[in-house]
Amino acid sequence: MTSASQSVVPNSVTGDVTVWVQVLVDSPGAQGLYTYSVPDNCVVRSGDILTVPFGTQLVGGIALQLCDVLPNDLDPSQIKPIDAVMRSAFFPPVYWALLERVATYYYTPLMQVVRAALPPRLLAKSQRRVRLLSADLPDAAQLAELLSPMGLKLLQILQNSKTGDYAWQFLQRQKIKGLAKTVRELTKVGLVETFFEPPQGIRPKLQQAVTMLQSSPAQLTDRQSEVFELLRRRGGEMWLTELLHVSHASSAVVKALANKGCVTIAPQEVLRSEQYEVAGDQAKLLTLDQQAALATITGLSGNAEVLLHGVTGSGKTEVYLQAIAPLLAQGQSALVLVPEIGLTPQLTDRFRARFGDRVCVYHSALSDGERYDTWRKMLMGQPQVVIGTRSAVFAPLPNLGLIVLDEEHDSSFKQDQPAPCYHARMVAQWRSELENCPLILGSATPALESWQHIRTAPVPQRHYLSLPERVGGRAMPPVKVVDMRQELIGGNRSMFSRRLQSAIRELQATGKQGILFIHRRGYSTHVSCRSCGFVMECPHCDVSLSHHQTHPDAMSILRCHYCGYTQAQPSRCPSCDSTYLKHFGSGTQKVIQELKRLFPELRMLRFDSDTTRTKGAHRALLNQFAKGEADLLIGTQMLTKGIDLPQVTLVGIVSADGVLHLQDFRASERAFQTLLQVAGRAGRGDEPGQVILQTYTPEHPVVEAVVRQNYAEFVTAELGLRELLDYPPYGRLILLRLSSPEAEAVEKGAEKVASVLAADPAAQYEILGPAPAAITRVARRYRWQIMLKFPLDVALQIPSIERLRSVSGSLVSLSIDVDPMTIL
DNA sequence: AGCACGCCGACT
DNA sequence: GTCGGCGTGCTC
Repeated sequence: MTSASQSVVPNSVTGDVTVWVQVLVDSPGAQGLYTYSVPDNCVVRSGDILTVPFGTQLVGGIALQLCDVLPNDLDPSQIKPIDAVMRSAFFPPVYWALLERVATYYYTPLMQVVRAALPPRLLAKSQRRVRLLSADLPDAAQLAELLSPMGLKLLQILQNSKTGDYAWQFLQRQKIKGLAKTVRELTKVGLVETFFEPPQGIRPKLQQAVTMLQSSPAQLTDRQSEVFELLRRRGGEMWLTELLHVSHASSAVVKALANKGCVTIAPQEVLRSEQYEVAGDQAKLLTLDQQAALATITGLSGNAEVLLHGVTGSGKTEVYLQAIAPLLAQGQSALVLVPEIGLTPQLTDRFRARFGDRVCVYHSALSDGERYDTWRKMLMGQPQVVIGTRSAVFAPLPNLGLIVLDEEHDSSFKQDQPAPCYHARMVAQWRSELENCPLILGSATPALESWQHIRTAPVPQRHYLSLPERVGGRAMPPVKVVDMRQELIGGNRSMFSRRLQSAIRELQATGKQGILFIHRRGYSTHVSCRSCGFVMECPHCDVSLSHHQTHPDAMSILRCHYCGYTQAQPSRCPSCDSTYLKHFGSGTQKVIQELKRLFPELRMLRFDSDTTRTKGAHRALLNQFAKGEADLLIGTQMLTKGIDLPQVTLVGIVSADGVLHLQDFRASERAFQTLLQVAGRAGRGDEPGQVILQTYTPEHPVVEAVVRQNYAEFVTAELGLRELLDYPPYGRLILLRLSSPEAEAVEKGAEKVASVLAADPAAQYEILGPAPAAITRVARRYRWQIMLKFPLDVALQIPSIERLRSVSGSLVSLSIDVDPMTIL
């Protein structure tokens, strides 16, 4: 790849040198690079975002390479000039190496990786439109003779348009047979023309700014000189709205100043960014462990990888903050990746309190304009800290000095949905190599992969740093297991053990706060008929519907958690017409209803994806709870993600069994991580905490490991099991997912793909399957999968995707997931 | 994505 | 015989 700084002298200057540019074209079927010429009047540099003609349309593209000789298999007459340069230098130089690595490793076309990396809507394509040329047409009889019936119809449609033009796509919907031919016919006789409307992409936001021109103004009125003086004191440049607001002057005064040549009023770009307010903050005193960790981190030079393994409440964030502070002072930037930004308002607040407006957030919940502006701000080159979710791993930070991946074990760093389904940890590792900077992986419960990666290959540039104790000498909360079988024998049929009930009662009495963890959201897991056993199922997926009820007198809703299908709960069983439809399992809503019955005085807040759907809802709920407006916070997995609430003394796990019994080779690891993270929410303040874990299987190894809170012990046992089966981190996996609306088509397609895989002479993998996915049908599509298991020491090489797609059948879609996190 | 080219069924 | 169906392949 050429360097992005390579520039080109316009043709008009050198005369004889024709410049060609190789463009990565954004069109579904585009293969490889396409060569275009650069018109005399424009300058193209590699990294520019362009619009280029491609077939009959204008599409987005990225200038990759410039060359002065044409590739010899191309005839100059085939070459078209580029249409326009949309943005200049949108990619830092090391960037291409990163994107290409992602594309290769995850078997994804480079353009798709570019799309995932860039802020959205930058590569919009131009819309083709047809416009009526002359207002005064020949009379009807003449036209009828001149044109075909279709031509007349098209003409009539265009005459009905207010603007005299229509989008090509609109005309296609008007049932004109052979639209292209008809348009050509009308174009020939000079009645219409086609044109391209430039893409309505993201544009910089402009605002009127007032700039001072001369310091000794001409004759001014009192009001005018007052405003002028204010502007001078404020540095000679202000937003017009701000100036008017501060000076209480009318716009006429400013206009008069402009007329007298004292100031100019002109639109200027404003960078859109989230509004926030936080108090200042200073570095905290570090524990000895923190000091040691910080010393190692600040002593690193060049590429290095650090696993910062700190128990919950051990102060990892403070280490990050103090590691980043000196970098900023030296003019370097830092990138902090977190699982879900909405879930960690506290982390963002702390960074902002420490570093002020040098902190930017970047995640998919920002508006397109905000993302675009944040990106532009990074390209402008000021050292800064970016906090973002997985897509921020591509943020074009200037002079990157450190990458932090917080809660690195979290599964939301990898998604299996749109390609490339990259793992942010993997990309962060590559990026730290390319930028030659350190990477810190932080977690209380590191992923087995990370643990193994750092611990077993003790090369100088990899460090394991441990923070085994909480700050302030606080103890880890004891975990008490309650055997729910014994509760049942003892005559307690409630979902809360006597121990948990008395702990909640005590909370109320002492005015302390607690957290209750429930594995499922909604009201109950499924609804079934007591008399015939019929289970309410989703009509589009092979799953049972969940029962939801927002408040006691609201209507009962059944919802599919896979495709979003909802229906009202029927009053009678659709199968046997009996009225005994019963709810099984307990979600957050049912737990709350039950608690209200047992503790009428208890103040509760629900914290799950139903109550936190709106923007800022996380922060609002957490603030309410922090202010003591509730005794108990009841929620799902969300509670595990970096919430720091010092006043919480009790954590109740209503049932650990829901997380324990998932059939996936990573199930134990995830269950252990989740339970330990939840437990870690207790006792973070001055008051000691306790955890009550309810389960029907207290002898389960994961439960025992959580009780001992011994990560190393759990990991050692778990690694042993993985090694037996060559599962990660002792082997590597590629999962091929196939789906189709036709049940037979997927099965056949999967078998054909598997036979091609088996016949590959270069195969270094073991093939598992094909097998139907655990939930075979989702959103009316049948799903099958094939797993490939590779030994550690070989490259993840498989036959070409095009080949596999071609044998899988036309109705079948095939996607590839390298290093899958979920294989269900 | 669009559009052209190309090879098989129901119509003037 | 042809109009038109949409299967395959290409766009610098």
